[in-house]
Amino acid sequence: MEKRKSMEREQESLTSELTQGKELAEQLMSHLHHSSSEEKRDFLISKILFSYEKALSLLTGSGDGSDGESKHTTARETMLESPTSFGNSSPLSEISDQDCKRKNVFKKTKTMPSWTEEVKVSSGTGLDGGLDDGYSWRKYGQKNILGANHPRGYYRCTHRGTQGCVATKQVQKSDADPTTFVLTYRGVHTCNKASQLARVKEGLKGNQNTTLEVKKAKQFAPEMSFSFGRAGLRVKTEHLDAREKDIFSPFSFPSTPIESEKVGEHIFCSTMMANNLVDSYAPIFESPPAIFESDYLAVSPCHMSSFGLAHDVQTSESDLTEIISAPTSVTNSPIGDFDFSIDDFEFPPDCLV
DNA sequence: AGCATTTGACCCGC
DNA sequence: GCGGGTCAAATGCT
Repeated sequence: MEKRKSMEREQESLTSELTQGKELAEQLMSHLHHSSSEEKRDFLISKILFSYEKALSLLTGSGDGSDGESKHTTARETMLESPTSFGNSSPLSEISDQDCKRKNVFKKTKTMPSWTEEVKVSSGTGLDGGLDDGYSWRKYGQKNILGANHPRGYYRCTHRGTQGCVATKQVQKSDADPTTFVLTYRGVHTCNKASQLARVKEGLKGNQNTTLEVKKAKQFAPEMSFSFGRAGLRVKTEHLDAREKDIFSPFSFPSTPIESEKVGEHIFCSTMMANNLVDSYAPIFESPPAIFESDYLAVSPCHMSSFGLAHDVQTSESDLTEIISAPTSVTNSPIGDFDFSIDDFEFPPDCLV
């Protein structure tokens, strides 16, 4: 029974990987026709290879991709680990369910890609515990960390049980600055939410002027308000190749309640960042307000002023640090018609980034 | 009732 | 042995 389920999951995963590979190949084809940058094409090729590698690893029964973990395993390679193969898909796993689970967990956390964000929020934003990044997290633990004044919270994706999403994050208040939260992300979302976000990105790319409806606004708590200053949006990506930028992008759409008229902008910002980080930093908006470069992405402050999001992403080989500053002034934005609701979209579950 | 959070215990790597 | 990360029972919330 269990075995059958696990086989079905593997098959699903395999199908998903192959489908993804096909879609990527199609994307590549279209990029060839549109004379896109070499980097972009190279990136797509990598992604395709990656998909097939993953599919092969599922087929060959190696199952847990973390098994052949060599000393040279790169962060990207650890992505091979499939959530569906995580667990008892192997016939050898009869010994002790609990033991295996635990061992896998630790092996997993060690090899999973991770990146860190520093999120600065002004008091009263109701964002304690970390800026909502669009995914639904479930807290599963909290620990006092040696030398740290504040405990560290451990969160995992809500869809871990249902969809085997292995993404986790840690949230810790900074000692130096209590208004700053350090978020450490581990693993990559493989849940539907991730694909939804990906599809939203695609949709936005296809129709930049799309006007959507805000539904999230109803979630606002009265005392909640994002207080962003005048700083522009900045995304800096260094020491990281396109693939890693893609993989480690922590951005997605906010489900966090924020002021209704700001939702569109928030998503707008997040979308641009997600698009550029996840989609190999190719310009989505070909004209201002967004100006993108391959290694330094910036958005004109005048267009972002109301949002006032200063965003820095600094990356190293396997870490990605990002700082979101949220000062206290709020001004109105010219980008008012970018209304939007994720709820309005319906996406197939097999459409992952 | 179902889901989320809390918290002490447990396990693993160093 | 210690510290970090996770589990799972108890508890709280909607």
